[in-house]
Amino acid sequence: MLKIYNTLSRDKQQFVPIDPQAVRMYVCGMTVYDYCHLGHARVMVVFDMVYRWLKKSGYNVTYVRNITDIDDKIIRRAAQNNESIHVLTQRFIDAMHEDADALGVQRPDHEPRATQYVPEMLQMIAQLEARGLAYLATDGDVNYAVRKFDGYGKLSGKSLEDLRAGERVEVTDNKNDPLDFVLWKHSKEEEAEEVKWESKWGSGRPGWHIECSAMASKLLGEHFDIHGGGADLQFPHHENEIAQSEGAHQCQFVNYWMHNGFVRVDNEKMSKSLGNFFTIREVLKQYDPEVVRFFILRAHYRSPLNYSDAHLDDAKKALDRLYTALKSEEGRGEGRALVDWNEAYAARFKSAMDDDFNTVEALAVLFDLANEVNRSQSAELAAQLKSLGAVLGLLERDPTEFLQGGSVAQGVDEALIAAQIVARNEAKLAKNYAEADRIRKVLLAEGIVLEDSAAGTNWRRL
RNA sequence: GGUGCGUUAGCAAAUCGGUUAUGCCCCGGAUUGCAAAUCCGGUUAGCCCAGUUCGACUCUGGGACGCACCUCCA
Repeated sequence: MLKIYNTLSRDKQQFVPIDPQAVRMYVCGMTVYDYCHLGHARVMVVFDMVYRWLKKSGYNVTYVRNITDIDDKIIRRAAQNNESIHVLTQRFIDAMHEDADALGVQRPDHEPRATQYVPEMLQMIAQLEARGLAYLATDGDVNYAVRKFDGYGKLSGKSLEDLRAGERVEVTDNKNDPLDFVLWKHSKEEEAEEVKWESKWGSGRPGWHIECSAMASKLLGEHFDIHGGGADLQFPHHENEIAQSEGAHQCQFVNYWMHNGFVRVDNEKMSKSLGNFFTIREVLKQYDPEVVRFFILRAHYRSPLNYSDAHLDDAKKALDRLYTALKSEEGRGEGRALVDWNEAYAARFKSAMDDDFNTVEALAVLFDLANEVNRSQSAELAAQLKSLGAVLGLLERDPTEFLQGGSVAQGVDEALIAAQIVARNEAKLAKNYAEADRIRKVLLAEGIVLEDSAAGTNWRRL
C-alpha cells in the first residue's frame, strides 16, 4: 500500500484515491519567461517519477501540469525584448519541452496555459464575489478577502496573526487586509492589447493564483487527489489556491499535498532572485541527461539537494556501475519489459517506492541487484534490473552506448579509438607490453578506459 | 520577530529502538602480462547535554548550528 507524506497533515498517510481506479494529479509548472533551471528540473523529474509509479501501481492517472504564460515578469521581459508575450512564451515553452524530454520526463496528460482559461477564471472570481469572498477594490483590482475564508493558513500551518506579524507583509491601502491577494488586475493604459481581457470588472488580466484553481477544477474536477509543486509554493500560492477553490466550490479541494525540496548551491536555495542558478541546458552540456535524472532521484524528493560538479561526477560513476552490470549480460536472453514483482529485489523495490516514493532506497536495491547480477551472471536478474530501472526512467539505453557516451559529448574519435585498440592488441600479441601500455595510457589521458576480456577489448569514457 | 524542516562515517545519502544500508573515495586479497571491470574482505558514523529503556543514531525534553517560508520564486 502506498503512503504519501501529506503537507496538509504533516505526516505520511495511506493513499486512498477518490476513485479506486483512477488518480487525478495537478502540479504547478513553470512561468515561461526564461530557460528552466535545475530547480525546475527537480519538480519535473520528481513528479514524473510519481506519475510513473502511480501508473505502475495500476491506477489510471490524469496528470496536469500547468504553464503560466501571463504574469508581470513575462510582460516585463517581453517589453525588454521588444517582442510579443506570445512569441516569448512559445519560445520558452518549446525550450522547456526540450529540456524535459532530455531528462526522460513524460509529458503530462494536459499542459493547460493560463491564457487559454481566462473565461473559467472569470467565472470563478464571479462565484467568489457572489459568496462575499471577493471584492472590487478602489484601484479597480478584484481581491480575495482572506479573513472571510475559514481555515486560511491550514496548509502552511500559519495563522493570520502569525502572517501579519511578519515584517515583510506589504501594506496597500486598496486591500481590506494586507494579506488579501489579487484575483483580477485592472489594465493599465500602456499595456499591450494582448494582455487585456474584458470582464464585468473592466479590462484586466488574471492574478497568478486563480489560474491553478480554475484549470484544476476544469480538468480534474472540484475535488481531486494529489496536488504538487516546489516547497516554496506552499505559501502563499497553494494556500491561496485552497482559499479560492474551496471558497468557490464549498468542498474539499485536494486530498494530498506534495512538496519537493529545493536544489541548493553552496547550501543555499537555487533561485532566480539569488542568481545562483544553473539552467538545465547549461548542465547538459557537461553531463549526460540520465546522470542528471539519476542525481535528482538519488535524494529523497522532500530533502534538500546540493548541486555541485563533484556530486554530478559521483552520480555518473554510480550510474556507470549499474550500466556495467547490464553490459555484462548484454545479448543474453531478451530483457523482458515486465517486472516480476514476486521476485525478492522487486518486492524490496516496491516497498521502498510505496513508502512515500523512497527512490533512495529503491536505488539501493538496484545496486544490490547489480551486485547479484555480476556474481550470478544471471540474464534473468539482469533483465529484472533493467526493468526496475525503467520504472524510474533509468537504464533504458544500450549499456555500451551509455558507457561510451561519457560525460562530455566531444572527445576522441571512435574510429581512432578502434585503431588504437587494434594497434595495442598487435603489440600485445608480439609481447611488446611497453607499447601496449603506452597506447592505453595515451587513451586514458583522453578519458578513454580500455578493458580487456576474454571476448576482446572494450572501451568506455570516464 | 513568527512558523516549519534538518544535523548520519572522507564525500553523498537512506532505513531502523537491538541484526552489513547503498554509491563514490580509501586499504588488503582474488583475477589480469600489467591494468580496467568484477568478486571477496576491511577501515571510517550518527551535533551537544539530559531523560525513558534491559538496550537509542532511532523515542522524549533542552541547547547549539544550518536551511527554508512569512515578498516573486519549483
